[in-house]
Amino acid sequence: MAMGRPREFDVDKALDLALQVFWRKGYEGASIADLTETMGITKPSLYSAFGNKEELFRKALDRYVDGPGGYFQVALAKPNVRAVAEHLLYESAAAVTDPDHPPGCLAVQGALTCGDAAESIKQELVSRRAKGEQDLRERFQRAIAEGDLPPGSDAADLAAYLSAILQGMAVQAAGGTSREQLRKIAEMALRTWPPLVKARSD
Amino acid sequence: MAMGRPREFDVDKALDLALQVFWRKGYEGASIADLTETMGITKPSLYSAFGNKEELFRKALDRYVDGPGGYFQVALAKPNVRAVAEHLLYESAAAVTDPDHPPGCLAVQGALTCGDAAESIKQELVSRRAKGEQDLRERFQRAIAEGDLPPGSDAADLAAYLSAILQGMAVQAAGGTSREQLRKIAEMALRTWPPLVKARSD
DNA sequence: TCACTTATCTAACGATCGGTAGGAAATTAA
DNA sequence: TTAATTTCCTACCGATCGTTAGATAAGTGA
Repeated sequence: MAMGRPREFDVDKALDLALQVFWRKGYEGASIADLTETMGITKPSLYSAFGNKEELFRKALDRYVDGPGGYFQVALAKPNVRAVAEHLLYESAAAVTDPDHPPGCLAVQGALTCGDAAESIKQELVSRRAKGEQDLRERFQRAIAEGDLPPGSDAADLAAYLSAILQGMAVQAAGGTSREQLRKIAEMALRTWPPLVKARSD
Repeated sequence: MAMGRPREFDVDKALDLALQVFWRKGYEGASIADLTETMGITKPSLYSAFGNKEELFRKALDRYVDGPGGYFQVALAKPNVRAVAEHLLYESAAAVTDPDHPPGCLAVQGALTCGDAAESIKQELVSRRAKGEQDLRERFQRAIAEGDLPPGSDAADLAAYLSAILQGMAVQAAGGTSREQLRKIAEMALRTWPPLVKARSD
């Protein structure tokens, strides 16, 4: 059987370049012209290889989660909640200010709000963030079972709290806040981590 | 002198309606057609009364800061840092989930990322957020001078930390997180507020 | 060499983008 | 009534949006 003309560009490299554009400009702010220009391919090549803008974004998002966003899963594998929080906060501070990538977090700034056409992308990102928080919650539940956290701890609240700090750091990074500044926020959060209810003494 | 034909719509009401649209869809996601439809006016009326899309957004942003976002300045006027933080966290949880408005915070989700055309709007929002953090920092500096915070406290770090939590809550709200959930985050942050360095005992 | 398959490109599609010209309508002052 | 002023609406502007048709080029298998 015939194999056809071989592709002249590297799909994964092109996807990485698309990721940079979406990361910097968001889903709506990134035009097809922006993407093709950065990716070094023509529009028909983009559509042939990736489907359409929405599919391209989802593929870039998968690549983001497995690549620059991979520190999240690494953090979950740490042996105790202290190490989980430290890794999450410091690696996040590093990731959202990595000079090799646009500032901020794609899952936060990819489509925090949007027009009607991008609604499903926004929902996808909402789901991804929720999934991250859920993973964190399950990790903390395990820690309670292991005795790493006191029995009365609320894993869900701790996960929501830590997620909020991480997302807040991502917002600040998107606005140009420096890595040093974010590390101070991380350090401050770790001073009182985990923020547990004090045992009542009566 | 002649006064001309009177305007048939209320400029402030139209501005409030425009604010709702920008709040829900962001600067880029809100089209002129979206805006005129919601505002109940035609395009030439919009341009005649508000200049252009960018000016309209800036005016809506001013209205946001003085209206739904007014709790921020109220918080700064509280008599001590405890009250400031409590008001900021709880009122923010309420504001970003107010059923009378779109979820989230306009200053965060109006243009966290964008295409080239909206870059100046993004910068405007970066400046506004930075101004809020600066106000908070100055408030904490005052608290140090007043003895409300220990002499060694870092007002800048405390302001950055609290800002991050507030912005993180705004991100969560934009994704549909409930008011109750956000109140739990606020409560958790307040458990350990302010997160100061422990005095060394050597 | 020839059919087959797939990628390449130029050029265009209809829809929507933000923004405006130009004239009718409504008001006030004379 | 008339002139002056301002808002109103319809219709349109050029540019860009995401997307695709259609022809050509480059490879494989027979």
